[in-house]
Amino acid sequence: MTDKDPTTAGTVRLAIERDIFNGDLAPGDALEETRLAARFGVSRTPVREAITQLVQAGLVTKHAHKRAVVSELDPGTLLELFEALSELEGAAAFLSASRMTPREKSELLSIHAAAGENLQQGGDPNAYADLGFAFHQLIVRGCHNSVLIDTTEWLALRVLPYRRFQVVAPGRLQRNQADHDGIISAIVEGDAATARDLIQRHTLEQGDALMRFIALNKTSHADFHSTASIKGNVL
Amino acid sequence: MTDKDPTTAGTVRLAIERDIFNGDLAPGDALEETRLAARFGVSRTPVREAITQLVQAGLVTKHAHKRAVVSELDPGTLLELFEALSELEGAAAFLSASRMTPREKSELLSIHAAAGENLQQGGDPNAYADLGFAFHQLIVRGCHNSVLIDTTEWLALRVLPYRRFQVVAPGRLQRNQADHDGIISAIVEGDAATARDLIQRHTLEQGDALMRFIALNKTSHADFHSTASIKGNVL
DNA sequence: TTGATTCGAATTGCATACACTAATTCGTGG
DNA sequence: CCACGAATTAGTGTATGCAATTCGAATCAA
Repeated sequence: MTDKDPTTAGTVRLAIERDIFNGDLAPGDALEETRLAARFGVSRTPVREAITQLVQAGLVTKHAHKRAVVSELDPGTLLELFEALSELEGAAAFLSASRMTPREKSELLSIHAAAGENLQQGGDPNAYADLGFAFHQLIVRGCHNSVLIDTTEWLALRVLPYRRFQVVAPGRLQRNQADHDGIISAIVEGDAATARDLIQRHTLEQGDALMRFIALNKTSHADFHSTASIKGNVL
Repeated sequence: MTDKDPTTAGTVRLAIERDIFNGDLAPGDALEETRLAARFGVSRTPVREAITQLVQAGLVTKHAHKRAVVSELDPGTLLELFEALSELEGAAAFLSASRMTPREKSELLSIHAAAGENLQQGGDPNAYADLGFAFHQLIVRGCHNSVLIDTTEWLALRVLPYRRFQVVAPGRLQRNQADHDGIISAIVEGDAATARDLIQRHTLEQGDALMRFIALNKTSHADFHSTASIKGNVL
């Protein structure tokens, strides 16, 4: 059910998810069942189901008899989220160091190389961010434990709406690439303990940076929205 | 919404959860919306919402246009689940070693002592199991990271329907208690690395034992159900 | 007996209608 | 002018009805 669903509720769910990730629905925005139903040309029933799914996915929050809103993460929760995520990614990297197939390792290397080229030639920061995202995802999936993979990606999903708020600090991309460099070496060499340690630190740092940025730019809700135009981001 | 809900759907959800944990609904059993609606004296709508929530919680599996069934975990998935759970509990224990308050530590000690007494006096195995469950839960919650806590308990929830299938192998309880002994020492002394290592190993062993037991007793669906009378369990 | 097939009944998915709750507005009195 | 409260209005929660799909039993063929 969480997968592809030719059912209306599943389609609506994906559409709302898209809106959230695109920024059409920012954290804090309300989800009115009637409006969404009208917008998608369906009844309220599938919309309600979609919302229920999104609530369990952690992307939206809802209290009884009150309308659902896109989950808003305060800096504290965001920090907790990254702390947990760093542990999970660390665990995955630890396992991946010994479980990734040669094919998976080479794929990882090629993505990392592409990211390095993009960086050196001053390419599109968004493209670099996507490559970074793929990098993390490949490492996680390399552990070959679907429960661990699902759990990790489930947490990663919750930070996704905030990627658009990440700012490109000077030298940040270079440091990011250097981190990835160390991580990939450890994995390829099969040094599980080092891989865990490096990626854990790396993810924690990302969280720290994002948290600090959000905390600074969240004086008011209006300001929060206005920063939505900042598209540079790092992963 | 995941919390207390005076809404009908929330009540139904809790009722179904209870049935699953009690064993009235065994893994593989189907959840018919009409029957459940009649049983609880409500319409199908809140039942459907409750099922959707349970699906996202991982306790129930559902495909489009097919009826929902209580999630059935094959040995492979069960192993993956425990592998992931061991990492999460390990991470929590690592943090708890430095974050638990004196009050929390003393509570942990008293529960462990009660379990030891129960064991020495040959008390109720179910009571011992409950104490063991509380032991793990206290350690997890001691990390003071609600995201990590929720994620860990979310995974632990999925194994709960299988607790009733655990068998009391000779000396198993004693070994369990000894494990807990080492874990609690490490935490109280603030030795985070040891705490992580011990609880991780401990949880992995539990998973191994349970997996092996289930794999053995799952020749047919009928056999699977017949073992439901075995109530002795260990946590 | 075993296997595939077809047709009917049972069940799910969605739409609509109603009930109930919570917020907003407007009026009234201080 | 402000505080307070009742009525109106939106919006969620639940029930019911209908269409589409699946499941199972009976049938037939090998």
